[in-house]
Amino acid sequence: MPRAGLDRAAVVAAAAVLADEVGLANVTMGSVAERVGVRAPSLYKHVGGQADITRRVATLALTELGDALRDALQGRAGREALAAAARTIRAYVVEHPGRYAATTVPPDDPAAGARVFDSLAAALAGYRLEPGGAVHRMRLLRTLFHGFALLEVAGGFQLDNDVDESFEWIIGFVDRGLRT
Amino acid sequence: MPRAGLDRAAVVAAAAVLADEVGLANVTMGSVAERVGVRAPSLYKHVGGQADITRRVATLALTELGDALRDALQGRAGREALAAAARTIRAYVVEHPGRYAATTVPPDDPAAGARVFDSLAAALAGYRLEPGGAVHRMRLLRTLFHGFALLEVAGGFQLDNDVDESFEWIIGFVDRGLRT
DNA sequence: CACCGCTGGCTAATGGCATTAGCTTTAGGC
DNA sequence: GCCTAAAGCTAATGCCATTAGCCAGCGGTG
Repeated sequence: MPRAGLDRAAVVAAAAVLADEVGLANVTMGSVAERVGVRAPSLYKHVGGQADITRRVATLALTELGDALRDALQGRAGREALAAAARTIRAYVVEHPGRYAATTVPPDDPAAGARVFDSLAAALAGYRLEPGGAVHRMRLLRTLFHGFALLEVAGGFQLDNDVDESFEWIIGFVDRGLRT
Repeated sequence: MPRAGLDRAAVVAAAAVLADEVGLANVTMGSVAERVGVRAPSLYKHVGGQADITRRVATLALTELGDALRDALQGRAGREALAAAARTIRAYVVEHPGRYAATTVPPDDPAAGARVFDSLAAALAGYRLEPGGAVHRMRLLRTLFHGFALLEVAGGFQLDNDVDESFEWIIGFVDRGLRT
């Protein structure tokens, strides 16, 4: 039997792809194993089990999202930065719903989440804001982005034709609120 | 063997209690059956299966939430109504996280969700708003309430001491935005 | 009061899943 | 050219949902 030349990253990557394709709940050890050309028990040589895979997918997602945010926020400030951050997160979640769903569990590496957090903070830096309430503003953003993303991928908006418009409207609403 | 005198509502109610106690994901046919004093296969005489139970718990949750909102909004308008709706939803989710988690699947009875939706619309009725954009405003509220609830029950806010304060701050932010 | 059929309970069986145990073989360092 | 650690395998365990098929209690009818 020829070796598959597998490693931990390959297993996690396969699980992430599968999660996007069939939903995180349908990512089974068997399906991940099949994807990488191996039998299910062999995966335990590389990862701790299903929960471990999910935590690592969460870390992967937060890392990718953090990178995307950093890129998107280059050279932008104020409303431009806010809108760029919002659109980047939304695009990521729509494109990678399974990975993003994994982020509801504590990630393997907390630093990955911290980078996302920092980028969000950077998006707010261009506004002239009183120092108190920074925590509240961050929570407003996280709440909005997280809530919108989950409602959208869950099909929670009935008429889905003008979801784009609602999204841009909400960005405008927040921007106006932050500037007064 | 004495009969348990079970019916559909009793099974769904037991599942809802269990979901709040151990999390929706840990609600198993066996645990529900044990809770009502019966073996697992007997449940199939009353419900269609696990997915059916989840859909019915979703309906139960939306019905309860709709009733709570209707009560809370009696005689309130404007900021008072907005704040009451927000606090009611948050309180419900904190007290019944498992039931609320079930609402991410389409409920058994769509009318239950519609009543929640109508109450939210009523909470906005006291603001003097241009007619266009009603859909966007509703989506803003749903996004915020849903996002905040999920982040809070998932432990997504690190320093959880002043989450109350952030919540009230966000209500104030939205209220201000709606009045301009 | 006896019976009869429906209904709600049961046990047993099936198939999928995650995980563990223990074996075998590969591949690389000496 | 060997020898060990790692990477794969099969087999087995135990939990879960679901289905099949059996049996008993209960409400109604004679």
